[in-house]
Amino acid sequence: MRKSGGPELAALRPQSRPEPAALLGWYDAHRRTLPWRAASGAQADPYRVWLSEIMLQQTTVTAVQPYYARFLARFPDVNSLASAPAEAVMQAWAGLGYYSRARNLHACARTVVAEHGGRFPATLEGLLALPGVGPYTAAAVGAIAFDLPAAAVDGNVERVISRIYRVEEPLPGAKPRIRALTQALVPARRPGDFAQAMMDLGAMICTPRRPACGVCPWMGPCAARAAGDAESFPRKAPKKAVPSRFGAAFVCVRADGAVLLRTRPPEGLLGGMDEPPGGAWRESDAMPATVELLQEAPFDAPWRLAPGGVRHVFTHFRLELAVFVAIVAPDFAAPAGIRWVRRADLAGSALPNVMRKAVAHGLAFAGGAEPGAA
DNA sequence: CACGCGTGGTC
DNA sequence: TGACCAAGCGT
Repeated sequence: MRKSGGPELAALRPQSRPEPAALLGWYDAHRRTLPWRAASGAQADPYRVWLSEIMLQQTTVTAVQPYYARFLARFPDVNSLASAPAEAVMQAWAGLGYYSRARNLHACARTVVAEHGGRFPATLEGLLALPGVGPYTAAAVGAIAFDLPAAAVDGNVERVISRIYRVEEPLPGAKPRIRALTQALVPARRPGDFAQAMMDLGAMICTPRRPACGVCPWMGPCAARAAGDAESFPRKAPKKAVPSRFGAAFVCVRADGAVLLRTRPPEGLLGGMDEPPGGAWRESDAMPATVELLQEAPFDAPWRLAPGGVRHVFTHFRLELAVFVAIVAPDFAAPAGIRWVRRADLAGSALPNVMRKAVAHGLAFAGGAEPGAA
């Protein structure tokens, strides 16, 4: 150890300059092999880089992998994505979450085709102007696909940099400072590898808990490592408690197994995604009485409460859904704005996971309760 | 600029 | 099991 961790160890004062070469050397030896990454030294495809970066926003590599493979097989280039119907894009995204990303992805592909001749702009300003592309994604695509010396600052980089410099200011206020500190490290050569190396370092070594400082290529310059408090960075503003909301889902099943679904409005929570009809969600401490929930039924049918219900956690609230089931005759007409979806077509619908759970819960009850009833 | 916006894994 | 986390963006 070279220094004590006393208060004289000020923030923004690393042990020494973190050398990009040391990080790149580590990256060449230990980089992860990921399906959207070009082989070492090979040129990356902007479409694939962009697609992966959008999918990876606030989403783990593990969750993205199968979606990326399916999505790329179905939409192999920006032209095929741009010409696809919105429903096909939403269906391919269903289950991945943050559905505005899918809407913006589609809009972005159409913009690239309509306004840029099918090629992604090769400047930060051009990229930043695209729907769904913010400062991070513009820098990542710019650096990885176009060799621009841009600082791609994501959660990994915020963690790495805040530890090296022991940035005391909590996020998100510290973002501008961290961005500047990162930009000062971006090398003129291999800026794309530098961006990916920073992310690999954050994912493999400089992890949120129990960072592997002993094998870190930047352990020398890291001020938090010297102070022994790396795990306490980055500082973060306290979060608000998440409230609970309660509501009802109405799963109407036809004798042949078809289910009534509707599509949510394009904006807002689960925008543009499918769902069984449901009532308003109320913020409360407990589930409202059954008779009260039943008043929100979208149409008249022999509704029965399926025991158990569905729990789901969103970013900013917890949801508990009571599930009502009705089994109706083969000639039951779909009300306006609602459509019959055959059982075999459910998998191909744009049901977000919470609604997939609600439908499954209702079908399980219907199947066990009154098979074939009309 | 604070908030809205999904989901699954981890401890 | 609740709290936190994971390659942010739009408003």
